[in-house]
Amino acid sequence: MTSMTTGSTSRADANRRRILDVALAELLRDPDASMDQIARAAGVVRRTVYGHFPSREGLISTLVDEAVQALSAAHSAGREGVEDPAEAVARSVLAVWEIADRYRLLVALAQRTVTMQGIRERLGPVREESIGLLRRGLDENVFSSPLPAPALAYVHEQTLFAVMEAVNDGLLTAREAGRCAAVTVLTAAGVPASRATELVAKLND
Amino acid sequence: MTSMTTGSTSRADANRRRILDVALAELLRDPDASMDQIARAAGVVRRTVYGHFPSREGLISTLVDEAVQALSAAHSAGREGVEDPAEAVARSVLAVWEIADRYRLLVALAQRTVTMQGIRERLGPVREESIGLLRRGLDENVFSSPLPAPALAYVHEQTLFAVMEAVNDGLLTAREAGRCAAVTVLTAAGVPASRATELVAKLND
DNA sequence: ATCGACTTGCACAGTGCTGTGCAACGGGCG
DNA sequence: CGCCCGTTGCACAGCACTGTGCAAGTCGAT
Repeated sequence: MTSMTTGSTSRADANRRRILDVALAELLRDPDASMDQIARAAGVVRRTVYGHFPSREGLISTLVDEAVQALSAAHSAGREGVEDPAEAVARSVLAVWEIADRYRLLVALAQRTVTMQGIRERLGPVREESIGLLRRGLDENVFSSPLPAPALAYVHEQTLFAVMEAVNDGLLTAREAGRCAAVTVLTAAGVPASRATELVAKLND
Repeated sequence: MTSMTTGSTSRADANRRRILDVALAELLRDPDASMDQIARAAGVVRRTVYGHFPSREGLISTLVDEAVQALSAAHSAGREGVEDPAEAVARSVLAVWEIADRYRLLVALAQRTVTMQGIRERLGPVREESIGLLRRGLDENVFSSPLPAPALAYVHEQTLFAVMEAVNDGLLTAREAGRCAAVTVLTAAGVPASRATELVAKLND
């Protein structure tokens, strides 16, 4: 064991990685993409994919796990000990945006009724955090909405999806999209537009 | 031709109608529902469905056409000659809500990448109206958002979806959801929460 | 060079769905 | 009654995809 990676192993790992990446993109385009489509897109034969993942579901599961993990990390990052709910939300949105762009797969898959349950479950903790944050903001009258916190969390999520879609369609550059998403989420929560803009600008300096 | 509907014909029509209704519900639960699932749920044999619709795609197409038509009608209803963009948006949301609840299928199907294209196309005119309305509001400074009008239209749509989901999950009653949706859409567009609440309340008297 | 791993190409069984054909059945309507 | 239309049940071909088995190939590492 001279080195921890033999040549062929590292090559195999690279393949595995590429399969995952390409599967992400391919499933984003078509949630029903077959193993063959994915394999070919990854420049590999179908059989090889089965060499790395036991089944289609196993592949997707790995994908979702990675995405949820990254999302979860980003979501709680950078808003430790922030007392203002509005600022916390803004920071969270900006942090999530960084990686959400890559993991837009969640957007596509989350909508698929069947798979949705699984994602919902795993995403539960993140959502709970969001709800708590939103509830605090509503209690402190920083936010203002006729919706209860959990419903507002849905709006929060869907707003992010909407902005992502806008980016996909070229209506926005990915660069400015993060700030826009943050501002929009805040205003949807009832924060005055001027204050939201100001706050996000300050965070983004 | 004593009457315009012979007995068997009216029976057939009723079947056709029921198949459509049940297909709506079934596809809502599972966008991949097979013809057999749909037929059985409608208390009919698969073969019978093919007697009414040429193919699965034909069935869905009919469904989408109906939904889009109803949606389109509701969208433009009741906001003729309304000068205030905010009020027009509020009226539109309230009107759409009435039927959108029934046609939640669009929500499920609209997310399916393959079918989405078709829906997007047919929904184009409606979306264009929305965009025009939003743009006017932005120009007149009634609305305030960092997003261009088309992107704001996405947010508009997704917000409706989010509120529908909240209703599905029992977080909101369908009764109050309409008003909540309207208020949330307006605040997301940058209308001050107080003014949005007030405006919607006035419309809903 | 030779070993070991990853990969390839092919073949195969199994499954589930679609769309169609056809004979039989049933119930209103003339 | 007997006609017609819709409905039923069954059977069938076709297709696309999944997951597996196996022999042969490839390429880096030892």
